[in-house]
Amino acid sequence: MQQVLNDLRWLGIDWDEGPEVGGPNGPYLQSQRLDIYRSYAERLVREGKAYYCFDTVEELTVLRDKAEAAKQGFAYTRPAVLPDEKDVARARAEGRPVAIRFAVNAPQGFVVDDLIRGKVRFGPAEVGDFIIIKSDGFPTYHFAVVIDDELMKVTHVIRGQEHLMNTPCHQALQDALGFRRPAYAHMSVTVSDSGGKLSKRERPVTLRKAIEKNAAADRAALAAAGGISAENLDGFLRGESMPDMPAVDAMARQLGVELPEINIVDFFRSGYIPETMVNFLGFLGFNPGGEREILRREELVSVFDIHRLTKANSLFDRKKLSSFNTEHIKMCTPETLLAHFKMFLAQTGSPLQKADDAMLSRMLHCCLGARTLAEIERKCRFVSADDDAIEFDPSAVEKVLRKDGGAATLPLVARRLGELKEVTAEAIEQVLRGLAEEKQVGLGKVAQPLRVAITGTTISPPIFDAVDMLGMDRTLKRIALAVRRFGTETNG
RNA sequence: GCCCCUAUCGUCUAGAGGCCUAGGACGCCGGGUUCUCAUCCCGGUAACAGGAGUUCGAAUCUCCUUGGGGGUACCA
Repeated sequence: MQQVLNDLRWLGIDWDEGPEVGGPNGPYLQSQRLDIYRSYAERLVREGKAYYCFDTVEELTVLRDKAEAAKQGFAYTRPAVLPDEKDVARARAEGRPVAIRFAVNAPQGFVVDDLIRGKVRFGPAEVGDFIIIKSDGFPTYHFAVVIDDELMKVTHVIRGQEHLMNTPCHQALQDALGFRRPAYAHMSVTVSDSGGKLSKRERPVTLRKAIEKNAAADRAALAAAGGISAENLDGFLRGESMPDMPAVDAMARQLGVELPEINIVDFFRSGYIPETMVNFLGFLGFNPGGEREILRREELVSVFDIHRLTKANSLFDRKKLSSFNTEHIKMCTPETLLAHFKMFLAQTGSPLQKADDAMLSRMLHCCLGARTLAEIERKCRFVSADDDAIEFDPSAVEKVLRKDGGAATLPLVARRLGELKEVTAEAIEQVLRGLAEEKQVGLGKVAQPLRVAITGTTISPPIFDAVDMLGMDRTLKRIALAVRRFGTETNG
């Protein structure tokens, strides 16, 4: 619940009334509305439109199985004589569950007039008497929404297709209570590229597969990372239990596997910006008809039309999502992007948090075209690393510094850079290009060894900016360290 | 089993009987730009699920089949 609220806020979606902001139609939490539901339920019972029932879950299961065996749909059979107060008292004394069931009265069936799908018809036998108050005293979803929609003056109910079949129940209830009927729109479901529907279960399942594949993984360390016991981990691996979200995340990190993003926060942590998510999610199951797809929130709002929601399920395409992110990162104002980046760095605990705004802005500016903020962070992390603790990518060192003899050119590069009076990206560019020309080689022959020396990898922002961001002192220090470490072996 | 929804390139989709030789975007493939990774610029690949109707004419309407999804709860 709290997470949903946080997610909405991150997306920049706010609400006029509801949890946290209050409003004229509260309270907004179902747990605070129990008395309301109960009084309406009692009214229905008094009017003979609902009745108490005492079946156990087991008894109901038997009935359902019987119906299926007979190749029939199941509908609860209403007793010929509705139970009275004495029956309730007796059931309570016997320790039987006491629930309240709504007596559906619709001999001619139901028509749901859906904004997306048109009129959908259901036969009278399709909707049996259903529970409105559970034996624990809480309302079922069906009952609570109907009451809430009426009391909160809801005009449009837009929800997942999985609720289409529930709508006759809701309408029957509205009729019995004398409520008005909101307009309904049942949206298509978003399915995952890994198969079924996009579900929270995908993350733990992916993790389990990763653990199974990686036989060498240290199970004890894994359990410790997730803060769960070895038995719990075993249970999880056997498919008997699911650890909670933080545990799953922690174990994935320990194992070094990437889990598919499902929840909105997952996308935040992966470096997507809210503008992207609003645009992309808005286009899943909706299309304004034009040829433009990259839209700002205000544009999306103005172009939205409930009648243009699509009917068929849509698949969540992460490739397209990341391309949308590239576009939105490019469209952001520098200030907005900086704010997003800082939130991202804080969330992921990046060492780049130490950098000041000017430096971070520069990083963002240099990395326009990146797919995600995570990519930018990775590319620029070298700035915050300790000069003598750079992690060298072995294959980069092997190829650039050793095999191509790059280490041998570093001392000269260092000398020329050291001679610079005024250090700017432009000046650095001049030095390096001049050097390449002098040596009759491509710029790459000079830039790549330098890049590996100061970042440890072959991936970084443009080399001139990279050197400038790092500062000349640290650049020279790193070159010296790299020469000492990788240079002599090449020469001797 | 029963019930409901749904069906255009690999994916998201445009398309409401002739503007369709089916458009766009992402992806993919090829080429160019480039100091790396990206970006960027050119070009290309690729779809109306199948079968019957209706109509002068069908991606568009009807029916059937098949595929996909959902529901079938004292979960939401």
